[in-house]
Amino acid sequence: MVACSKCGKVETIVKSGFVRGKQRLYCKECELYFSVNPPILNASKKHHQTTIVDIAKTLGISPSTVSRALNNSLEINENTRNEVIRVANELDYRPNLLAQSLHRGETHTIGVVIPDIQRPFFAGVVAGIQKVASEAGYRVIICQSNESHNTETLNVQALMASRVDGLLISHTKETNSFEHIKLHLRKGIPIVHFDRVCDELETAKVIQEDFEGSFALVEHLILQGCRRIAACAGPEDLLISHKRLNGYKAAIQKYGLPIEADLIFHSSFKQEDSINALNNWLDLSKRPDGIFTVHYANAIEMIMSLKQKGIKIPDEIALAAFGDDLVASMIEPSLTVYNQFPFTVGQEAAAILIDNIINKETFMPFTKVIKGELIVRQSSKKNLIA
Amino acid sequence: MVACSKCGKVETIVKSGFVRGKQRLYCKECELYFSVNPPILNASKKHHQTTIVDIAKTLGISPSTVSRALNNSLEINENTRNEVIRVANELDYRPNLLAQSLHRGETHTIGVVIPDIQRPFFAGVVAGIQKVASEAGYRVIICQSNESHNTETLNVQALMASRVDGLLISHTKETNSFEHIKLHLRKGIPIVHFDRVCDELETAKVIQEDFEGSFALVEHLILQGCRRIAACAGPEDLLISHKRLNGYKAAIQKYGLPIEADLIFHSSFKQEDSINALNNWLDLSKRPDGIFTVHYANAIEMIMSLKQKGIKIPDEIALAAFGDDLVASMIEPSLTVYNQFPFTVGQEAAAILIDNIINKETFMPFTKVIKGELIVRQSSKKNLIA
DNA sequence: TACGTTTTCGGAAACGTTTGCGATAGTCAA
DNA sequence: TTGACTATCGCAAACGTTTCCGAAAACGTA
Repeated sequence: MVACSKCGKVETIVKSGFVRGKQRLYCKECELYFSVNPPILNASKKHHQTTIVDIAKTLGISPSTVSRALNNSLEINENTRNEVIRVANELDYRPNLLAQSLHRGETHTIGVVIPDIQRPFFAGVVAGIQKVASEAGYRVIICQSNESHNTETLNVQALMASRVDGLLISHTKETNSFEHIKLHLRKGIPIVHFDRVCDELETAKVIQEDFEGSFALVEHLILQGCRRIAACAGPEDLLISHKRLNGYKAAIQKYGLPIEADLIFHSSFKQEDSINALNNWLDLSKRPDGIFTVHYANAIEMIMSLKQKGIKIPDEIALAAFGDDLVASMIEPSLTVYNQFPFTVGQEAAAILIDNIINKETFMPFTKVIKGELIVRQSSKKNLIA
Repeated sequence: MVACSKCGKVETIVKSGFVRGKQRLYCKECELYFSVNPPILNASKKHHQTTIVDIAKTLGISPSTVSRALNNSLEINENTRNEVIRVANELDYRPNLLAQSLHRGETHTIGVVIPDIQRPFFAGVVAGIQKVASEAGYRVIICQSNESHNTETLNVQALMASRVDGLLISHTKETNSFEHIKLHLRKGIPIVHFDRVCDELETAKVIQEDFEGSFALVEHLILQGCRRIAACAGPEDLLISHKRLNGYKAAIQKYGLPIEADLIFHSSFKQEDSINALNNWLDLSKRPDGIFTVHYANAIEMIMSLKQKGIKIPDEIALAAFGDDLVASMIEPSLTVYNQFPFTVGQEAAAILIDNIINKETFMPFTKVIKGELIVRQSSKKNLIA
């Protein structure tokens, strides 16, 4: 039935097992194994991106010459270079970055892992990163961890598998082990932390003045006349949460006020949390007269709730929060905040990472602090002192 | 001085030019060209990511066997497979996606080009895209065009050079030629448009109900009693700008009201623009009693300005705008909007693109319309009718 | 003219992976 | 025991690019 692909005889053929679902045959005379190919569908390289070999073939030269022509090599004749460039344009040649990266061992790509792109702070950071990166000729891959440690780990693995040249990361609120980072750090991958950093890793970091900013906000509240200031802190695992809370405590103590456990609440950045905290405070026999939150969104939610309850801001309760945003200035009363300049954070982080990538051997990790700015708005401006 | 690397003689050596900065030599006897190598710095592959070859060497087997073991091939012994997996874990092997992609001709990556990640609408779209993409095993590369046609073109080129499997794009406000897209479309790259689409290209599209939404907003204003409604449209080149303006006109005409050129203004999404437009309208002998804007941000700016001027909203002038956001609900008075559900737009666009990638031959372009939702708030709720 | 020198180009290896094909040792039934 | 068949593995090519090395041709000078 089937003829040998070499001698053409039929009687010498015996079956010889199955390979990948195809019947394999053996010609006893030729001692040749073969299998029947499905009708050769002449693929003819449909929609084939033109490669350096295509150019070489049409010009009758070798691929290495084409490569030299396109890479400003010195060892090439001007005429052939021009010819190559002409044909390259004609065939709309685009170098395959995959092949280039594979060969060079670098991708000119940096990976970014953030909790949530929809938060204006991170969106601003990303915009800053992309500006600096693209100016330096780097591409950017962004991953969202959605505040999940597991997703963060998967993100980092995926980025490393893509062989990014470096990594920018701001951890999730639940990240409290850092093996997934250490692993790659040991392999020498440049990593830069920003915002939600990790103190136990020897990486470069870009942070805000978490302590100083919170201190400034709370001090401002005190100077406006507040004497019982409640604090809505972030998740317990988060370093910046502690730093900001410490700023709060330091300001309280500086003015000889008591630190009351009742007035400190750890939220997980969810809306219910802040509303619950607020209600608890309002139920106290002695209500607070000021509220500080480590995340502006919580303060916004509280303002909405306070307005519904008919509690006057800032007269009965004043508010101040960490982080600026459009809503903070739009809401009535507008919210006093400490602006973190997210775009600058992104720019600095990207610049440091690229420096780390380029000078991999000599780079020494350090921490860059981005100065913020206290923006006083209506939510804290008590007329008695102003 | 220098001995031939083959026969070892010195007297037969002559210089033979320079090659890449190194002296090249020629041994007349051996007829051998060679150059003196710099002292072999035993690089020893520092920080070397373990490859499939490393695993093969430590086990004394071939790389192909390792590959089969790691890829659930059937033609492999269970014992060797387990051995391979054990060593792979021991050496912390991670497959090099670059090499895989180069071989397979697909990267499992999709490119996204948007005007500005800091705009909540696009941030929401991106979040939706990433959700669907990651669930389907695709990575996402995001580029910002910053509303510049040139940057957009560069972005597309960069993504194509990275050999993304498909492209999601929302054009800049100044994009009025589409050669940079057609080029790749002809090569068979799957492309899906969203939001700011292009009618002259045969791609799948995900759009909102631009006409219907605007119609609903304007009709709502009319039903609230407005009779002279001004419109703040977007840039002239933008298709969605026209569609939304047409919705405005249709609603006006349905109720027998006149369309007045004085009341229609094309902004470029800049803040000065909308304030200028507003001032012009206020200077008219007959002021408008309602304002419709195709972008909610313009309406926000106008509300701020109107409040400063002491003009009552909605009694003197009512407002309604396209696109929802947190500020729209926070501002006082809160803004009546048409919500576009950006997250859904992103999800749909990504799903369609991935379908296009997988079923490249059979895929037929179509247009998916994401239904929106009219959200009536204080800026348009006139008590006389409500 | 002749030899040393330079310019320019091609062959082949390498980056890390997958896979078609050939080959071996082992298995099973007659 | 033997011949047919199966299970398992290695070799080598391929993806597209860069680059080392060798070599030929062109050049220059004596």
